[in-house]
Amino acid sequence: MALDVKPLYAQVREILRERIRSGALKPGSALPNEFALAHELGVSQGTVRKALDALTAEQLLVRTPGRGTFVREQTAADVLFRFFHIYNARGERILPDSRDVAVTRARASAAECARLGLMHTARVIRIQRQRTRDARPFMLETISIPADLFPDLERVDPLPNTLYDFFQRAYGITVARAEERLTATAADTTTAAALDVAAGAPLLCIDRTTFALDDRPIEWRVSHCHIGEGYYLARLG
Amino acid sequence: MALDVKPLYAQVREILRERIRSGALKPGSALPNEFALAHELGVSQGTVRKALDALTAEQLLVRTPGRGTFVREQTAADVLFRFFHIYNARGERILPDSRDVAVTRARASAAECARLGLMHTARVIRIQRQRTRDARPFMLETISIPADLFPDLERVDPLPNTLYDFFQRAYGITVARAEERLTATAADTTTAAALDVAAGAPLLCIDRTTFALDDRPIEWRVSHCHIGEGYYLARLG
DNA sequence: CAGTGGTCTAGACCACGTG
DNA sequence: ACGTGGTCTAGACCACTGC
Repeated sequence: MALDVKPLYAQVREILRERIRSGALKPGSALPNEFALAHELGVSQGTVRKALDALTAEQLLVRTPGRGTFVREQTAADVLFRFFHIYNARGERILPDSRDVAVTRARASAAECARLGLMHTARVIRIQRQRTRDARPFMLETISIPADLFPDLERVDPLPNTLYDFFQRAYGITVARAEERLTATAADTTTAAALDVAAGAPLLCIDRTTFALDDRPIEWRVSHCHIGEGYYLARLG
Repeated sequence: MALDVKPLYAQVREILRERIRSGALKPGSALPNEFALAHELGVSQGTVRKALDALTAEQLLVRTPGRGTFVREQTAADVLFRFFHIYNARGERILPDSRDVAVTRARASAAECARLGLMHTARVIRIQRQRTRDARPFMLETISIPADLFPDLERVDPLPNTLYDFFQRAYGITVARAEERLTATAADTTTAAALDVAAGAPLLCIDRTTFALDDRPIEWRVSHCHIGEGYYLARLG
């Protein structure tokens, strides 16, 4: 044990985060007001506020003056804004369509086990999809998801364009953050054919691992992208 | 006028930010303590604290219990941590060397004017450099900087490996943030020769615009990178 | 030891959305 | 009119730094 040296507001923050993670507080539902929470937890209202402000900054809560504090609901628009950073030549965000090419269930590969923290006996669901822009394919994605966490996912047809809001609605799993590793690769022949480019053409490869509220990896996604005059935007600082 | 509707703590934040930008508060120097600032500005200590906390979160200040509040000093290590996100295959951050190939002064091109917000008559300093890793070149950079903001920069020889800490020390200009646009491009023959890869090999292209504290663009940098088994890491969420 | 920032409390007033 | 979060104030105690 030994470690209760964290400040009060941080303890309050963790308690509330755990209530959201466990589903005791559901997306879209209202929290008790600051004074009620303060009384329940035996701290002052200012301490509760500091915790609520921190969780709001983490995108877990939404606060509206006069209305209350609510558990943030993942929406498709929100997911695109947070996790899809590709822009066209005019600096407009690209909002792609997706078409599932294949959804399969299989034993996890070594790479999948490493990325998703799985035992080598675990099973994954693999989704192959093609994203289009102006009805032309520009991006191929291979998505791997632990089958245990998302039972019967492979039977959902069609899968929604944005998965993360669906994860929250259907499985109560909220995406907290992701890491993307970007590289430039040469298109192999099958990828080139699917994207209608020459074999060997340079593609932007986005290798993403996605983490839930408890920081467990819940998705590994590799995208190959023929971005044309567009670009991937990263903000630093 | 009309707009003094911002909360007090935000006004305090802007006042302090402007003092840093203008050089009235120099990097490394200590601020007055919270009570002194509160008295000077006619607000309470809690309001000053909220402003100081916000500026600390923006990396502009450093606070140490028992010591005081200081204007953050840009260091080379800090610059690399914030603005250089390339990792090798083992997940270790790459810390490159740089060698200047050419430093020239010229009238700004149309692209430079657009990126740096310059008049078409303005002049820029262009730096071409080669970055190496284990003594082998893996990255070519072309950097454009408004000549007006950095007088006599072209006479500094050699330029330091990390420019931003030098900008702060030598010119009092602090880098606040940057935007990077990433694409995959095919190596042209000269780039391929310099990086020792085949012509047409896929390169990661990083097109960065850097902004000062007052949000003026102060640098445009295009890097072509043969990243090998490494990657560019972006954190989302 | 004195001074600093970090934390916590308690209470006030306001602007806003809802009914 | 009421309840909410947003802001602001005032003061307390603590841990840490530096002398």
